[in-house]
Amino acid sequence: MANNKETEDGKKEVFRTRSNGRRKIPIERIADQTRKHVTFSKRRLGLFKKASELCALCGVEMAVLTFSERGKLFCFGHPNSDNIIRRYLNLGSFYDEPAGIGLMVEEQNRQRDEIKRKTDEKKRATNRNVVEKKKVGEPVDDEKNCQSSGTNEGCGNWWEVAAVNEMGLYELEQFKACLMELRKNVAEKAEELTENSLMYSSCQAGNVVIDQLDTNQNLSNDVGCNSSGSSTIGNTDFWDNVRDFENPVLGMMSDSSHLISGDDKVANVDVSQSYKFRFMNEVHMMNEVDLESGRDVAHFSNLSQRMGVFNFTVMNQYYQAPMMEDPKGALTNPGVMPQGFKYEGGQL
Amino acid sequence: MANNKETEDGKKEVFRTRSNGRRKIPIERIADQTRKHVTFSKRRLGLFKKASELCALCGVEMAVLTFSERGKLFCFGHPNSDNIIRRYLNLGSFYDEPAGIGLMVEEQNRQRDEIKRKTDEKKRATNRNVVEKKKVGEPVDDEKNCQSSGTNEGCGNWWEVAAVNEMGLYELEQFKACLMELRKNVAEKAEELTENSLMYSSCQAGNVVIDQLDTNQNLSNDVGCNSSGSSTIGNTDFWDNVRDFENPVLGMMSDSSHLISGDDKVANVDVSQSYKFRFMNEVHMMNEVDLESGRDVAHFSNLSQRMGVFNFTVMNQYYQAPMMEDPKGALTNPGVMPQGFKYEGGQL
DNA sequence: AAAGCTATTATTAGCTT
DNA sequence: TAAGCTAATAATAGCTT
Repeated sequence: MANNKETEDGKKEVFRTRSNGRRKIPIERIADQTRKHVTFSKRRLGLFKKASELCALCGVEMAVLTFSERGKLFCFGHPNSDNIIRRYLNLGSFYDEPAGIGLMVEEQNRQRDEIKRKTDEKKRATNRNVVEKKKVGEPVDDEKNCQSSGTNEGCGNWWEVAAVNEMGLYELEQFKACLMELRKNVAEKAEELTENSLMYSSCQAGNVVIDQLDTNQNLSNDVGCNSSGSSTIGNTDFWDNVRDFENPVLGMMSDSSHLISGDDKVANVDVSQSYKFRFMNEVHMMNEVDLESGRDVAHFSNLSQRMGVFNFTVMNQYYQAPMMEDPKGALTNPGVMPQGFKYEGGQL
Repeated sequence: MANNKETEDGKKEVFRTRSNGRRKIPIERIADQTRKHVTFSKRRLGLFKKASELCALCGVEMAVLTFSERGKLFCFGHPNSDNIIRRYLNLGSFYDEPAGIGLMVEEQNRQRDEIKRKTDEKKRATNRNVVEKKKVGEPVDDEKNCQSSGTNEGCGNWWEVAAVNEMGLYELEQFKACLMELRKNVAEKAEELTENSLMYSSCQAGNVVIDQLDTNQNLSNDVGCNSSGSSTIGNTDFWDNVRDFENPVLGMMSDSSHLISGDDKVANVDVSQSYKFRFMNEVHMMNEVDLESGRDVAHFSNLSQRMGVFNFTVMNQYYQAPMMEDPKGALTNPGVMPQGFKYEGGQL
């Protein structure tokens, strides 16, 4: 730079040090690895910038998912990629929906309202029945665990101590109703908080790179992954879709504090051969062998900022654990391990 | 255009008819509806073009999913958006995977190979047992229904006439094994056919618009949606993930010919209140009331070019129907209706 | 609405550091 | 390996049709 300015008197031999400028290239696979990698970096950032501009200018929502040749994922999303994919899948009714099956948005909303009304009705009908005390964990009680947190009416942080895997079907029904209430309140809060927000963040957890762009900020590659906290619900309400699960809620492999904190966390979980795991997160997982115990261990990281349903099948049994958002929009879950899992702590 | 050239002699009053050229605009929500819509159209196309160039130049795979303010979906995908989303979800092990839980690609491939080996072993062990004849549909027979179709070894078009909903668990085990074989052959074919292909197509089915861009062709908005036929399997093999289903395969709501043909189709299906429908397609569905019968009817269109798992829950029963690709890469399915559904024909 | 035009702004290829 | 530079190409805002 200083070099260029000092040589502006016009020496012949420095002529070639000036840039040749952009050149036209054919749109075909770049053979040279280095050149290809540089191009991918530059153009990917350009693409994400254009995507975020389109979101900002036209008020649309979008996700850009890119897998590099080596299988690394880079993605942009507004409000976040999970949300977009959820909407995308909902067009095909990926989630269990009540009667509406891939309806158009307006119709979906109409049906959702009705479902909500029915659910509230049902909940009111059973509202007087207190969930019975069980031996593990503190008892779930309508009053005892209630803490005033924003718009919550009857549900505080009871879910943090709920002994979900000890509940019978009837208790689970109650628990589910409370989760629904929580969800509703959280959804409203989240919608408020993330209105018109475009975030940029970039983080890498193992093989997963998440880029989110905020046009109100300068582009930066090292903004923390969890800085945005944009767990919006959007038009299609995820929690409406998990409302109808029939399988008992038996727990999750991580305690809630990890997910609330908003930082990347790793939980170590024993996994058996018949293990199943499903969700809609960019959660990164790796299978490893614990050298001390010789057992298979799965590492889960980057659990923040996402919501989803975690399903486990262990020894042909089926476990399902809903995640939920706390009033701050962070994620959490009942925090109880399913039987058959050994929770080895949440270091990191 | 001609106008411009003829006025180049420099009349003062035509000066203003020349374009003012591009102007800088602030990156913020465009208030004017018309201007916003035009910008969305132009920039969306520009974005898709950039996305396809990045795919072509760097050999990456990507999907761009955009929801307009009115909830209309526009998407670009290479090789197609389903594939990308599948990979994305697989990073979180959305599908049931054997022991591998969201492993990195190489590890996934290693595990898949082993699973394949085990499956083949198991299939060989039970290969001598012929699926028993049932009363509905033609019997499934190892030899009788075999037709020479490319690399298929033991399986022809038997799946078109298989009375899946009449099978017991044992027969389903056999059927599943045959599907796996078919899948394997199809995967190889599909991989061959779609190597290095970038397609462009745009179609709209109700609320869903699918754009796919082929840089080897001129851009066109009216290329048929099904012209590309790019139902690639890619790195993450979908069929490995549905291999382990425990629920009986009971059928699908559409007959196979619809899906093989490659044209947009509509199937009318009775839906009950406890109906569930899941898949990973851009299938468009609309819920309507049949004026003649007064019953709820779901319209499914744009079923082509995709694969997925269709799940139904009717009256608390659970139905699962795998879709599969025929040797031409088109989609099909066992073509048998689950009990409780009334198939009202496949007009369109 | 949709397509074409063009002066302008925005992106970027190949280079240097 | 990544960041900065710059001439050149590419995209596009506001216009007309």
